Amino acid sequence: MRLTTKGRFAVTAMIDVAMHGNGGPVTLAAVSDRQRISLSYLEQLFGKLRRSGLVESVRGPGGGYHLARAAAQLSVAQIIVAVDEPIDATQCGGRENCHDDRRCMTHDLWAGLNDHIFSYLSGVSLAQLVAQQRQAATTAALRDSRQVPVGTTPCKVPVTAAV
Amino acid sequence: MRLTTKGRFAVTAMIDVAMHGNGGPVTLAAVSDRQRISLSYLEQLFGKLRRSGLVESVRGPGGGYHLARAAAQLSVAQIIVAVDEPIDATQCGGRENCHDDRRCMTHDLWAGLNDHIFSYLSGVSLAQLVAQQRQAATTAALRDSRQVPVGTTPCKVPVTAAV
DNA sequence: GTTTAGTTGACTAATTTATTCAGGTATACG
DNA sequence: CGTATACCTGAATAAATTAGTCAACTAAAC
Repeated sequence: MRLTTKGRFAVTAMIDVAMHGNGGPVTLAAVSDRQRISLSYLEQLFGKLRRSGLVESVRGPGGGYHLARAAAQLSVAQIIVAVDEPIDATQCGGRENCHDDRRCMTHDLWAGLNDHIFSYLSGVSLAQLVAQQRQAATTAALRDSRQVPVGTTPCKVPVTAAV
Repeated sequence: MRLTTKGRFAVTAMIDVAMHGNGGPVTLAAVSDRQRISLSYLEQLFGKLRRSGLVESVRGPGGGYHLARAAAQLSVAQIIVAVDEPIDATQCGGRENCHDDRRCMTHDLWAGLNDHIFSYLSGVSLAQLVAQQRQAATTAALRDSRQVPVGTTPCKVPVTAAV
C-alpha cells in the first residue's frame, strides 16, 4: 500500500464524479476543470479505475464516467490500489539468496503494517468522504455568508497537522 | 502523510536499531549489512531522524545511534514524518486565485483523510513492531526446526494481500 | 457525417528515490 | 601523539515515479 499524490488525485476525482453524477455520466473535461487536474492525467487514472471495475464509461456525446457501484460500496483503499501500482514488498524479489532470516525481516514486517493500513482505508467509503465534503461546503457557505473579513482566505489556513 | 518505500526503509532501520541496541549504540554499517540498505542512504535518513529528535548519535569508535526514547514512545507516524518531506496539501500553494470553492475541495478533503491515517499510525509504536518481529522470528525458528521441506522458502510466500 | 467524449500509446519534463563518491569532524584507544 | 572508527556533510548521479502533452483512434448521439 502506497500513499502518494497520485492516489490523492484519484480519490479527489472519484469524489468529484460521485458528487456530480446525479444527472448522468460526468466528463473528465468537467472533472479536469473543477479539480485542476490535467485531462490526460485523468484519462490515465480513469483507465485504471475502469479496468479495476470501479467506474463505468459511456462513450459518445453526453457520455463520461459514472461509479460502477454505490459510493457507499467503494472504499478509498480500492481506489488507491487501482491507480498505485503495487510495490514489490518482498525486497528480495526474484533473488535466490534469501535464506538469510534477516533479509526477510523487512518483508514480513511491512506486510503486517501494510495490512493494517489497508484494512483501515478499506473501511473508509467514498460516500463518507462525499458527506464530509458536503458538510464542509455547507459550513464554508455559512462562513462566507457571515462576511468573514477579507484576507483570511480559507485555503491559506494551515492544515491541522502539516504532515 | 505520504507512504513510500523511503518511510519503509526508515521504519525498518529503526526496528533494527531497537532490536540490536541493548549493548550500546548501533552502527549504521551494521544496519546496512543486516537490512541491505546502502550506508549513505541510511546516513541521510538518520540525519533526519536525529534532527527530528528520534535518535541520538555517539561519535567515534564504539559509537553509533540509539533511540532517543523508549521504543514504546516512538510511533511509526513520527518516523515517517521525519524522513518523508511533507507534501503541500493545499494544492493552491501560493497562488492567489484560490477564492473558488472548488479549488479548496482537495485540500480540506485530503487533510481530513490525512489526519485519520496519521492518528492511526501514531497509535502504532516501534515497540509493537519489534514485538511482532520477535514473534515472527520465533515462529520461523520453530518452523525451521520442524524441517520444512526445502523449496518452500519463506520469502517466496505471497503477501496476504498484494497491495 | 459531424461532433462529442472515451481509448490507447508514445513521448517528455519534473520530481522523488536510491546510490556513490569525496571529503570532513569527534572520539576512543594504544 | 596518531590512528582507526564512525558520525556528518554535500555534491553528483542513476533509476523510478509522477505529471503533463501530443496524436491518433473508436463508439455513439444528433
